[in-house]
Amino acid sequence: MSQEDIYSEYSFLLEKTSRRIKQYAQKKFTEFDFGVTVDQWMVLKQLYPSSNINQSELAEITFKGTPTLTRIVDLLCAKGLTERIVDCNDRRKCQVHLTASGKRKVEEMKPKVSQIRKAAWNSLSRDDFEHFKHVLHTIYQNLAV
Amino acid sequence: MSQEDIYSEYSFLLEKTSRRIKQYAQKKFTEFDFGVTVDQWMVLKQLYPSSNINQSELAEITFKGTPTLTRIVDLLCAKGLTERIVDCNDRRKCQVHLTASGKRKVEEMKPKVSQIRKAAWNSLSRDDFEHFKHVLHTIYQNLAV
DNA sequence: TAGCAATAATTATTATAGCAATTAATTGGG
DNA sequence: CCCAATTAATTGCTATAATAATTATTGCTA
Repeated sequence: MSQEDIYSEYSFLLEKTSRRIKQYAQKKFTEFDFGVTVDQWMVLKQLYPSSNINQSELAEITFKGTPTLTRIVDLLCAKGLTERIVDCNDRRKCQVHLTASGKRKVEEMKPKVSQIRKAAWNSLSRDDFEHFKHVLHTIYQNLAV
Repeated sequence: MSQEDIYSEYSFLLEKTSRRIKQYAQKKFTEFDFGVTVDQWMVLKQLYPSSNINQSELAEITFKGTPTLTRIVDLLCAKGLTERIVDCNDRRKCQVHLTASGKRKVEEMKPKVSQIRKAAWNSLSRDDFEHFKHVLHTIYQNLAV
């Protein structure tokens, strides 16, 4: 393997780890019978306890594209967890709100998700975290648009 | 934000970074007109210069599921870059080989991909890399099946 | 050796990622 | 005020991720 290819290896290891974290979380979500996917949860939790956020802003915050976000909101609405409300001041925009059922869902899931997320980071020190965060932010900046 | 939620934040930052790395690579792949996706490349490069690897093994190495791998190989074969050869000793298995065209494609891409991959890791030190690798491996182990 | 379990690959289905194009609504300049 | 450019959301399309089910083949064992 050429010396240059170590960067391909790092990229691959990073992707594998990220995917494993999501696989683990999704497995637990299924075991707990949450009835939503990890990605749907990422959107759902932004709306709690309430918010006047529209879909473009939601897409930005969750690092998703607007087409993907449209479809996730479709699914969340179909499950009765959210509803779309057209912005009175700009009828192009859709506010997304939690329903009462959606609010209960978030309250039920929140502490459990925190526990699930914790598992990945066992036996890592505060120093590890800081260093890790520094590297990720650096990469993120290096590739900034 | 509860203290527990820092782990959700780390997970999110990791996923965002991983996705940005792939977005950047795919953008460059398109600019260079490679004619394959980043994921197709991940499979293709395993076959160079030659190999007697079957699809299950390829899936394992590339951290993909066998259904995904089947479809990627379908696409690579449709592009004339690979071909399937049934294993004479076990007719359930498919060896995947590079065609002459596939071999040239890998040779053309390899150095350019190395350069592309390098961009993410600018201004990071050897110590950063080692520390980072340690954290990723620890997470990977923590979530081992 | 007949039959059953295990394995490799594929197919089907649902969800997400990303790009391009479309629709509807708004804004700004002449 | 009208039209062109912009913006928000949606739709269509292809590719990847993941699970479940199916098919074909092989291996094991009673």
